[in-house]
Amino acid sequence: MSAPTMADVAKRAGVALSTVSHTLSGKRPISSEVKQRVLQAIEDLGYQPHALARALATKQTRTIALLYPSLTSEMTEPHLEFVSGVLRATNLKKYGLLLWTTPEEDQEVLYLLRQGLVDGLVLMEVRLEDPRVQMLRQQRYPFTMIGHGVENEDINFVDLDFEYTVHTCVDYLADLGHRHLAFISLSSQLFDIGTGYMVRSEQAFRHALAQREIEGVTRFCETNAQAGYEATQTLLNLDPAPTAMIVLNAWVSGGITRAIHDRGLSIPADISLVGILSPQVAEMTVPPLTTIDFPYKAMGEMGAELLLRQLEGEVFSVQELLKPPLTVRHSSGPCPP
Amino acid sequence: MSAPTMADVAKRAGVALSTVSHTLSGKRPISSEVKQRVLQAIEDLGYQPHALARALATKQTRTIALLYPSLTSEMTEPHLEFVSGVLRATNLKKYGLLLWTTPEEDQEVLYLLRQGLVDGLVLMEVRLEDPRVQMLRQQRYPFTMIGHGVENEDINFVDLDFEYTVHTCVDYLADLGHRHLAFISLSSQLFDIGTGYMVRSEQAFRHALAQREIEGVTRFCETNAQAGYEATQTLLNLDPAPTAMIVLNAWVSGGITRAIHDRGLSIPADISLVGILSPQVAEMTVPPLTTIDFPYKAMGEMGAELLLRQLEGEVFSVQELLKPPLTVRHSSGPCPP
DNA sequence: GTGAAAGCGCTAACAA
DNA sequence: TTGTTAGCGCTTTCAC
Repeated sequence: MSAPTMADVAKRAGVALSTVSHTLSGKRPISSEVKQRVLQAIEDLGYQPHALARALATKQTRTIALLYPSLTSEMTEPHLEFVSGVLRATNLKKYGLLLWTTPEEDQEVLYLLRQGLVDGLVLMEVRLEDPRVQMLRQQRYPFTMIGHGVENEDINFVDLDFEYTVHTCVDYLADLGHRHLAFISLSSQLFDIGTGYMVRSEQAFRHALAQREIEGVTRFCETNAQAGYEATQTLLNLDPAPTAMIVLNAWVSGGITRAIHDRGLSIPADISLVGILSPQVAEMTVPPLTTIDFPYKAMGEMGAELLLRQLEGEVFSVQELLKPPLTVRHSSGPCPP
Repeated sequence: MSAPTMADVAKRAGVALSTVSHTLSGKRPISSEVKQRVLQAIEDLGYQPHALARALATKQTRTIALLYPSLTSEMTEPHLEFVSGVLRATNLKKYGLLLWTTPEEDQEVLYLLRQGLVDGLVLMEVRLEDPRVQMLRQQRYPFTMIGHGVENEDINFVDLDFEYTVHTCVDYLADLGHRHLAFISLSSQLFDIGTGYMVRSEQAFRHALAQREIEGVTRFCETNAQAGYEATQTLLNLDPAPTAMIVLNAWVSGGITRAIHDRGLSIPADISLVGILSPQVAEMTVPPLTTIDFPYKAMGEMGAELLLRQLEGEVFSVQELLKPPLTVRHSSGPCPP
């Protein structure tokens, strides 16, 4: 026997179907006598409203989707902490979270929405010119972004301020006397498709170097320790070799420190390291890394929260660029003579 | 104007609603002439089937839920790999994935199901006597587990064989001459509620020690580097202090190695470390850790795949206890004299 | 305050 | 081979 429906409740309470619906929603006054009977019947039957049917009737699912292309990709390991943050926000407001990975074709985004499964979505890995954004905007579909593109009018988003972040790192190292830097970024694939933060951080690096009139080289790098190890080796072979590295790639920090050690060099005496990554990762290496703390979780939470507020009809504009402070741990120091 | 419905398509193609439905599902023969017209109309209108409505009619959502209690708690990154694996399986079969965190009360599990939002679920952090399992089983609701309880009849699951895993670690270290071991586990809270792998690994540790007639001590530990640092300090203060540690807690490996270094000791000369964690984590520390590779992703994938096969009506029984090999890296060596 | 009935967009008998 | 129609379980207008 299947689960009881509203009709069952109505029959048992001896009232009309609509009365049951209204006692539940409170959208119209119900005499307390009837209300009692209905609630009793609900209790007796162990009735649970069927969210799906409700969604069909109201066109609201109370579920949002997180669009996170690299979540299943082989190439790039995702920053899963984002998901954790998003969940925090959805839980708080009793929303469901549907995880969605990369549409083969960007059109598929639309497809997802049309299905009626979700009320809105949070976009990750936003590209500078993101076709998904075009579609969504054109369809006036509710969405927010973790990240941002070139043109973001009327879109609420949260992102790390990579301009600020990278400049801060470069300035910090330059002030310590370093004149040859390296920037270890993520997979070049992400860069090639124009992912916002990849392009911005690279540009910011070039910019900052020019401003301080120092040298620097960028290395794109797959998200595994081995790749980091190799990248570091080739960097150390350069002449002049960098005396400091800025690393955005959380998965390779182990490979980098290892390559440095294997070379007989030490951190920070010979080489300084500054990360743009989470404190957890920073604390995993020896020595713990000086970083700009990448607030993955907080960003996930904010991105989702913005969406939920939109869905609740609130009208507002938030385009937040976070500027977390530099936390000096033990991987950075003055340039060796 | 809202999205076109099947009725719109039918009208435009000059056929009945059901004809459209059937051309789409292929559940009854359609003359190719009519099929053409229908497909044309669909194309013209840019029609997309409404998954929600379909789900209500068929009682199948093609979505599963992952029940992962601690997903929003502090402990995160390494274990989130499970999610990534689950997604791989669901993507493959074109299922959706709904993420669900801890029900306040275990009854809530049922609530979720009754809503009709998902076809089945994958349970994580299974306790030895798990009330969720009771309910689900009693309701004959489709589910699989990543983990397992005391009694698992007729339930398909995948789990790491902690018995084997811990024994392997202990034997390996004992063979290297170590006589005083430490086992660094996860939060005692998980242990206290009877989470299967927590209890099993602890028991296995005691067991293995007894078998080899050596000493050992267990430390439960929160999932942050600082906690690992402190736990290690107190361990090193013991007399006799352990000469080798087995670590299940992926978040603290950095703290452990740091505490050891700060003490002026070195790995593996003075202290050996063996992890039960993913290669990624193993490669993050200096030196890279000898581990039994915890196949988070593969387990996620298998757990979900089992469920999907069940949902597709396949009848089978799989209760897989994985025994990944020990990978010797550079954190383990003979006991110092 | 309460009830009856018309949808939400689709599937699946049942007819023809 | 195709059309008609009755649901799926709920919300919501409209009448009483």
